[in-house]
Amino acid sequence: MHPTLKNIASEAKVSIKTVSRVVNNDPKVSKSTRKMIQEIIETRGYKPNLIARGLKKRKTNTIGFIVPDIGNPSFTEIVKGCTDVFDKNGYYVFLGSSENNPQKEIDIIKDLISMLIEGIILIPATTVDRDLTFFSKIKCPLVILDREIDGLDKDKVVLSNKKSAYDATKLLLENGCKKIVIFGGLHSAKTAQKRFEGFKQAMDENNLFSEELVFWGDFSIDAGYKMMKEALIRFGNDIDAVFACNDLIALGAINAIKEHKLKIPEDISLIGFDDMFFSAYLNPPLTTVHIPFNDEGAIAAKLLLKKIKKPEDKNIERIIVDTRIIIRESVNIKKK
Amino acid sequence: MHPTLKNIASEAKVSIKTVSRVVNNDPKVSKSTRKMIQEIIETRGYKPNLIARGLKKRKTNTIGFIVPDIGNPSFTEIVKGCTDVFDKNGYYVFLGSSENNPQKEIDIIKDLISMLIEGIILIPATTVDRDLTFFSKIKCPLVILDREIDGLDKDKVVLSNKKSAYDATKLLLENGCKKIVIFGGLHSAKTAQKRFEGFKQAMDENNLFSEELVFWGDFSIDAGYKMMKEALIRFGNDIDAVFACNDLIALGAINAIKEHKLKIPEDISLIGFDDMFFSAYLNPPLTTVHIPFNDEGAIAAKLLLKKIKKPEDKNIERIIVDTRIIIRESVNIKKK
DNA sequence: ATGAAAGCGCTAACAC
DNA sequence: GTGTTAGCGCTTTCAT
Repeated sequence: MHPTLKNIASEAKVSIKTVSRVVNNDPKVSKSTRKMIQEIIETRGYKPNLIARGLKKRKTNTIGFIVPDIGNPSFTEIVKGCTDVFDKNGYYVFLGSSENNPQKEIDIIKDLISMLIEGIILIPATTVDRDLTFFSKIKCPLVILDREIDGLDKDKVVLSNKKSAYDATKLLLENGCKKIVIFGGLHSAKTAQKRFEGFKQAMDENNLFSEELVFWGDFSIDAGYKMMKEALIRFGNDIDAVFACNDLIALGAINAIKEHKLKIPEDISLIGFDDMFFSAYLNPPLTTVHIPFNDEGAIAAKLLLKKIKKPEDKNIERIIVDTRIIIRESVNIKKK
Repeated sequence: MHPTLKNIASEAKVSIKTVSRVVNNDPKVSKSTRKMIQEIIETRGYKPNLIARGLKKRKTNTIGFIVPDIGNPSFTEIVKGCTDVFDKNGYYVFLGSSENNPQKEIDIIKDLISMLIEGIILIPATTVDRDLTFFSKIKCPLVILDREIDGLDKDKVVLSNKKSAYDATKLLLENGCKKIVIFGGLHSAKTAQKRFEGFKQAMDENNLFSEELVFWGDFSIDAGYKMMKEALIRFGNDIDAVFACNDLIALGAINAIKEHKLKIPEDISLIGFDDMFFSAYLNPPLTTVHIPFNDEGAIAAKLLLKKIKKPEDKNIERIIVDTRIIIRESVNIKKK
């Protein structure tokens, strides 16, 4: 099969170690032997066996990244921001998808650890009723990203979800909306809960909150469509606005609203969350909360890298990434 | 650190091999010792070291998947269809992004091979002027996906790009469009070339083709926007229709068209390619060529799996995945 | 049914 | 500068 150090060594009539030295750029090799060995390496197409090296060094230069759903464009952007950083630092990233299934997530983590990866970035599947002991037993560096897990004391990078949702709801309120429904996404996701809390707080301040305004599903176009249909059945044309907990949900809602021959924003205002790449191009262009996904991924990557390099640093960090509202055309702005 | 076979063996006062047997479900272990060992494994939390096993068995249960750009939603869907299949077969997939850079692609392939992965699925970065010797020297199973590489005799799964583009152009032609511009995407991508060929053939049949109708860029929203601006400068309002080589380009074009206060499809008809998840929700809903990305990925995965299991099978396969046109509202359909 | 020993390809420790 | 040896954690003969 592939040539090994041994093969090269015997061909060059030197010891294995000498070849190893030139492979690893150890200066303690004479110029002439180095050159000779390099030529043999070149012609034979020798490449070090990373598995063997990893076993010996206990260092694989690999990290694992687990997302709940690789089809979600926001996660892809995070992944991109993240892998860019690891690439530049000579790390490989092993990407896994938990399909929003906590058990699968645990299985992936176990496998990753068995593969001697050096660290993990995890966007958790669901964030309630999690097996905290499992997570606390994990010894390799672990950064929780985007969705928090209650009571888990690990490094994390999260969004200012509650505040952003509060601000978004305020925008609706300030422009005269009263009956505002919220499409909350996945109930078990901390992001969704935080966004709901922000919404509720703003509504409560105006004595406008009521449980029947709240809908749960998941973060998909389909769910958005269904929740909107449901809301329309429940309230008819009374709805002033909808707060969609991500832009995919908003997209589904748009579709349902159009089916009912209602106009956005004239009949119903709509605000989204995430500012996905297509959101500016919808009909109407979506007013939404912008999340710097790339930065989020890059920040998590840098944090993990730091922990990998200083495993003795037991200091837990919690980094908050800021968001901002992007005003486009799906919310009916009152002229003052 | 982690317990090893040796640790478990000494604790159980048996040989390493016996422990290895229970880990691997070898029946040749007495019930009592098996049970005893299993308990120790459980309490100590033993997990086999996959790196060591891989080194010994020369089998890592891992394959590599290289995409040109992980931010492209169509690639993500392909990845999803693909990983589903590998998951079910107990394989891990290592996802790499070449950033459309052929050299980076080669580097990733080399690394993957050094990691003893068992097969590779590759969506090539660019497909002209490629180093064929490099690819032909690759000994592990390799499936080329979505974009062909000229003159490379490897297993591949591709789309009926030319025919689909021909049909799409015909649709425009049959509905009275004469001046049709094409936004070709990445010139170096075989998919783009094939789509262009289909377009050209249909146009030629009507003596309507001219080089100035052709624009190249890449497969991004941004490129679509720029090409549309360019086309509008070149032809003003004379353009009857645009054929965008993917939906991202179409999205960018929509934006540019709106900026010019032109209406789709009344002033300009627009047809896309890919049928991305958001395309049905654009303004107007995009008429486009549907590609079953999930199937595409799954088919490639199954093909690779087959090759991994039967490495002696040197029979090269070329599987064509069919597409179909989805009529929505961005093309002005003539009433007959 | 169980075990001893060799070795996958590499690096680290310690000679020379 | 260069080489020898041991060993990472596992599986695989081949014994017993």
